[in-house]
Amino acid sequence: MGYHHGDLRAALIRASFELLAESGLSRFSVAAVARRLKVSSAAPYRHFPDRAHLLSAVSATAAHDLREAMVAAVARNPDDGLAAAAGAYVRYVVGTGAGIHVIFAAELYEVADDCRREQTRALMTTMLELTDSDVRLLEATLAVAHGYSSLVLEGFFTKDSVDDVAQRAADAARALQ
Amino acid sequence: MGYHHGDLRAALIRASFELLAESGLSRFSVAAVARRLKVSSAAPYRHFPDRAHLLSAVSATAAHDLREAMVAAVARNPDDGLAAAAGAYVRYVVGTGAGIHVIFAAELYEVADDCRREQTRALMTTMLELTDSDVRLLEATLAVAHGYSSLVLEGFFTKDSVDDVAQRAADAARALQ
DNA sequence: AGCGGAAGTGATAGACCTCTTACATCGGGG
DNA sequence: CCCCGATGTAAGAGGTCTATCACTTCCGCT
Repeated sequence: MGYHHGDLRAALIRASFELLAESGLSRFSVAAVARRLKVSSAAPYRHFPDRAHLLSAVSATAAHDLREAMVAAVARNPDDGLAAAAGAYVRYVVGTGAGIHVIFAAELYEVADDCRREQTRALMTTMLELTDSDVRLLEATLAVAHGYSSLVLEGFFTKDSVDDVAQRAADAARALQ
Repeated sequence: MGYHHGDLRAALIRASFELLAESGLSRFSVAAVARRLKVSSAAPYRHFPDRAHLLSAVSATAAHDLREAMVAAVARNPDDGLAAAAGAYVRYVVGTGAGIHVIFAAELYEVADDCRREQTRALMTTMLELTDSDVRLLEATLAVAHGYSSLVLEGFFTKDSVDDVAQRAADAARALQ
């Protein structure tokens, strides 16, 4: 653990997730991520040209992991896939702080990042398959899942466990079909 | 329009809404609001002790106006009240940028502001009445309405009009009952 | 008329952020 | 074995933000 870190790039993405989970997108800063990793505030710029590209990499990772979480949830519950996916969304977003507001953040639209584009496209494709390409149903399910996640993140459900809320989100998603 | 503004306090709240609608909570700043009104950056502090209290006043106004918009929507559509209220939520939030993430923002929890407390309580009471005190149904409806609003604000529905999205949110809310 | 307080102003301290630049360190290939 | 490029650092320019302070302006009241 000397002068060189080993894999600072990956560590930056991981630490960014921690920061997002703790403080949300509004408090996110490159400097804070660097502090958390005990590297200088210039170090991140060796790996990402600017803040937006770091966030873009976070977005790509989140899109990838969220997709995996949804696919796994569907596999565990094949006859109730969409609801299971909604529940997985809530668990992922509440755990990481990275939902569609990070993955599809408007401030990232101008960032050229093929990796991110590919991951978000794969996520969309998977979600479309889950809804049999019914865009309206996809929207509604996303709205439910993201709405519940937001309520948790804003402190509405301090008494409820994440799993309880995820279950209720899944129930709501089922009701929409 | 001389040295004194007339009613800077109200103007600050109004300008804060404009800023929220344009740039969201993360870009909100007291200085930016002052710039927009062409007053010095110290002027807002004559009317609010700090940034949190200005946001708290915005929250109170938003809670009040959102409640009015919901009540009016219910009155126009008495036999489908909850869905109408969900549609009104989407229209209000997309128009003003001030939804539950502003009204119930976690960063305001420690601000002592009786006016805000009263308005948010009245809003909650109204929403509880709409759902016959079914807290689960209230949560689900809020999640749908806020989820659709978030999707709009993140740029998902650039091709759709707000009214269209509000209609779909109302449909989804109806499906939950 | 003129005075007192409410509501502006400019200047500024102090914190933090983004991103750059010049320099230091280290590990791996020739 | 040594050098070079990748990856780190310290320092700082330039920006924004919050909040304060002393000062000014103007309105309303006596």
